[in-house]
Amino acid sequence: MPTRLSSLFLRTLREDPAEAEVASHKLLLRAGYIRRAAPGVYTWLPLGLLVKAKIEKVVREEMANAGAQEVFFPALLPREPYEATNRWTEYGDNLFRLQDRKKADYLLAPTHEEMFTLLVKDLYSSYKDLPVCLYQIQNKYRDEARPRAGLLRGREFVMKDAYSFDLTDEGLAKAYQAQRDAYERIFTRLGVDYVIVKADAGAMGGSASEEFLSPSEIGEDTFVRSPGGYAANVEAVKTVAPAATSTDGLPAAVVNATPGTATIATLVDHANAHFARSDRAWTAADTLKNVVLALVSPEGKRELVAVGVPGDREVDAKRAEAAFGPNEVEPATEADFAANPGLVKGYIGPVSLNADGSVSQVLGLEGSTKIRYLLDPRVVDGTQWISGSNQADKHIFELVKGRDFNADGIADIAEVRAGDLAPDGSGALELARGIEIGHVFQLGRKYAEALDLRVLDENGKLQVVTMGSYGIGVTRLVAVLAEANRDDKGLIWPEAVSPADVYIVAAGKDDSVFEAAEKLASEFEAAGKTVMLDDRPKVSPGVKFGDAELIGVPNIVIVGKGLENGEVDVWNRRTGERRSVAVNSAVSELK
RNA sequence: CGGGAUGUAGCGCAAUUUGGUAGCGCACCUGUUUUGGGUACAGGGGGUUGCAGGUUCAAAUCCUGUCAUCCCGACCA
Repeated sequence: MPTRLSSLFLRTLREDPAEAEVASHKLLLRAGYIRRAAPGVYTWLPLGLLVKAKIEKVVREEMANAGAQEVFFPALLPREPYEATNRWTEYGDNLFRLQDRKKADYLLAPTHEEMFTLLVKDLYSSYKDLPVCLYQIQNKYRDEARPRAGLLRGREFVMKDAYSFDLTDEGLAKAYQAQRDAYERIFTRLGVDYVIVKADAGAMGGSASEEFLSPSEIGEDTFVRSPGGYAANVEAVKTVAPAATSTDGLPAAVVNATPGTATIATLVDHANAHFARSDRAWTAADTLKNVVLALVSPEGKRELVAVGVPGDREVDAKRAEAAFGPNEVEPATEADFAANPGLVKGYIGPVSLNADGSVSQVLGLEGSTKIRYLLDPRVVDGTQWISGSNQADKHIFELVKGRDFNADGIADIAEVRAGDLAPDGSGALELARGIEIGHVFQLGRKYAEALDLRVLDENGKLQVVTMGSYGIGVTRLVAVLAEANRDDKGLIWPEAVSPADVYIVAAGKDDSVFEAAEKLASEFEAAGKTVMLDDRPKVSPGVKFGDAELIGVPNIVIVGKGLENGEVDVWNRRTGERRSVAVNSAVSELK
């Protein structure tokens, strides 16, 4: 049976809803695919459900191809498993928590690593049972601080999450590759543009991790790519360090008066005005900016750390979070400075210079402040810097790394800029925005260890299982597809996800038009096509055409005026091309 | 959590400045009309103006508080 517009639960809107900002969100609301139920929580209307089901179908087929088996967990889960992995705490405010009548704690699952791990532990206990890969397509709940753009970032959303279980690292690598391949097939079949980027494993722990990003202006993730094919999330970009050079023969460090230069900009201006170089002007890149950060552990422990970066770069908050995870990173507060009188705001440096030319370590575990000191990878031995002197209104010039100062380690947290070189030598990076539509990573043994998932190997010894986890944002894909496939008139779905294969418009008032449209619908269905039929009586053609364009089925057939010549119009929504064909050849035209 | 904006009919908005019967368009219902690009006309239903206090003869409008939503940022497997 065709989906009849005359009875379909649908009301299209002529005006943009005020609540929507981005194009895909507006169109999904206007065309009657979804309705907002609460911030970041959406009701699926018949049309939306059809599109979602199409995506799920492709996902299921490719999961089966990859050897994964479908299961289904509750979204409502008890606290205990999440306590075992410490995520009851680590997830913080993003976790939806609730209590039952006995005051026992429950949560709405934000992701299901624990449950999958426990399920395998529950049923399997031998290496002979492995490998196994399980998945589900299920609602997830995250109390996002700020849901965005309709389905793009919701608090309830549908995710396909798969988990692989292997005895060996090689097995994990294979399972990972199988899922990764499946993802490529899924996104290709769905007609989604994507790039695979190296990602930071983040709070999930584990090692190898890649994200599938769909390039988009409205994306929330920034990634980089090079002409030579390197692509990575900004959090994961490794800075290319220059080669260290000899410190021999470099001029000695000297303290210069630099009053009122607490910012890099004022410092550079002052240096050029009073300590001009003969060869070129000083730039911000000649300065070493020392930023004090506070790391707050999940348990609430606070540690100060100083990071030295070239003065022309800011510390990138996301890169810092990634580098220092699971700690939270925040700027040092006035209270932190008050507690460390050795730190002179605006004039912080790794060392202070004594009258006899010797240096005293200030930053660093060995320094007077005992504050851990880390350096940007670009600050290699032999590089010269203008740095704070730890005295107000004075900076040290010609301070040489490896001769005058050192650090406790490296912190690769400075911002990544367009033009920076790719770590694999594949050229200069460009920055782009993307929407995360999939994420694969090798979790390793973290969850298996925490939940004691072990199996007997062939020697009768217990071995901890190693895991991978693989997610696809199903409902987010609806938004991504809508965003990428539209024009000023409405949506234009790729055939693989369109709510129907063919959309027939009965444009006319004669019964003959409706009868012919009905007949054509049956013929299309007999040929295996799904059909939407606009059979609304007393609705003008203009309205029907407008709704057809808004709803976005790519293939439209208009039954109307041409009927007296035995013709209907076949209308390609994407190209706009419209041509008349004989009624009885319409079905073969759209094969 | 910080910044900004907004809450009036199902949706989009006006009326708030200067207190005085809450209005327009879309959608919806009835009738006539029109039928290849959102037809035209006539009639109609639908509102305790986010909520709670206060001022006043009188509050959508002024005052206080509160809640909610959206946008930017922070955050975000």
